[in-house]
Amino acid sequence: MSTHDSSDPSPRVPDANDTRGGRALQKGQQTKQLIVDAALALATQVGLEGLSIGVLADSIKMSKSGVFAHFGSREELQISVIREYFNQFANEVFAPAMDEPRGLPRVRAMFHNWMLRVAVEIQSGCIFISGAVEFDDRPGPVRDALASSIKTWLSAFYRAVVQAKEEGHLNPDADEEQIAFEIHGLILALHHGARFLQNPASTTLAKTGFENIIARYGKTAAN
Amino acid sequence: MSTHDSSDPSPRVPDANDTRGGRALQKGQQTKQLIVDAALALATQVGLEGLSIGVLADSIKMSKSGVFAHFGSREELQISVIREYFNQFANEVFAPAMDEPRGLPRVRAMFHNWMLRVAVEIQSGCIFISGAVEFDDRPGPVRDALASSIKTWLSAFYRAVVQAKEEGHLNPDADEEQIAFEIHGLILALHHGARFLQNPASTTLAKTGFENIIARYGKTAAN
DNA sequence: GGCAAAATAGCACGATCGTTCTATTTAAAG
DNA sequence: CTTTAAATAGAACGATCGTGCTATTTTGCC
Repeated sequence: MSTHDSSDPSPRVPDANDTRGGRALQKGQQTKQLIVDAALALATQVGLEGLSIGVLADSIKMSKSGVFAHFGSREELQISVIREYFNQFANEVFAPAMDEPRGLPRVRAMFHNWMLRVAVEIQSGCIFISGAVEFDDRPGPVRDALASSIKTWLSAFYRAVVQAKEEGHLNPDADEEQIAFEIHGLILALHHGARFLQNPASTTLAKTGFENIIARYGKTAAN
Repeated sequence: MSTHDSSDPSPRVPDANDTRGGRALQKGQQTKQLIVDAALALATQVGLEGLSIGVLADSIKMSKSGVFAHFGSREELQISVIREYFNQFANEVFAPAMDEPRGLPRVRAMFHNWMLRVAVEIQSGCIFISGAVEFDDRPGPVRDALASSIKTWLSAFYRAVVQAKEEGHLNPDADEEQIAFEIHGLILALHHGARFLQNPASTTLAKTGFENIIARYGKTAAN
């Protein structure tokens, strides 16, 4: 009857919070990572909603229940995929940009990496964008995990813009929230244009759009 | 004119091309319209992929097969929903804007109506946006119908921008494709911000973004 | 090598899906 | 009113889904 009440320890599902234990991963953790990787690859194609445990199991030649046991529910699998994507995003988009100096250079790097990630680097889609559409009407833990990840990234980008203004790279009257919003729009338009409309000009359009925004808010033309 | 296999007479499915017959709708056409309306309402909430014939039938207190018989396949139902949304979009976004004079006023009206449609007018989502994400990786007739509808609208908007330049409302060196792309991005960011992030500032941000673009490309500040 | 625990497989369940077939009801035409 | 076709309902199908239960295999430890 009840899917799970609080008295149910559900012993089959290891806590997996000790992934960061430092020592070598046990067998279970290894295959779990393998599953999540495959699940992410699958979800980028069919979406988080389209992610099916059976298909996933086939794709890595495991049994459905073998895969299932690692997560205990489909929602937990979806959340694991979101976390994995978030980590990849942080490593490939955020982290490298932090090597750039504060201010406009860092904003530029973030946008550049973001663009690559969304349209070029992977032929498959962006879970943050597709997931936002899939779950904008569906409350629950999956939506929460997704919103949390996306907001974390958008906040990081917003902070970089704020710093750019602090560094004097942007006009003092520049509205950081407005700038972040407009740039986010460029990314979404790029995703739409490149993936759905299949317009090869999208990348250039997004790039030019970014330069337009910087030029408008930039201190002078000397940027 | 038939979308599917020409060798299949599928006698259960009336051609329905005579909706514009002028004379009063027969019973079947009436209920078909009723079904499509309900299907559109449902699809704006759960997406075109989430649209289920059983749930749809229940929502209008019909039998599953009774609903099904009107379309012959789920894909045909989805396509009907897309066509219906396209018509509503044309009536509520495009048509009223055509009453405005060519050039910037018409572009303004289009953007304004578009914004209302996406974020305010209906609490539910925009099928053009959610559908684009759902079907960006799924070839087939549904995607084709969706892409055709979206491209038709985007082209109409693009033409309005071209006219604005022709009328001298925009700088001669303004890139119309770039402008259309950036404005589209604002709409997508609005949808994302309002629906998923639930940020009430989104509407203002989109509006300001539009004014920024016009100001940048506009003939003078006298617009 | 033996043993406990973890990991995985196999199977079955109830639910839901799109679709088909057949029967029944309703509408339109004479 | 009768007749015929259209419209709708009802039941069933095969497939797929997430999930639970139980058996088997594999792993890590003594």
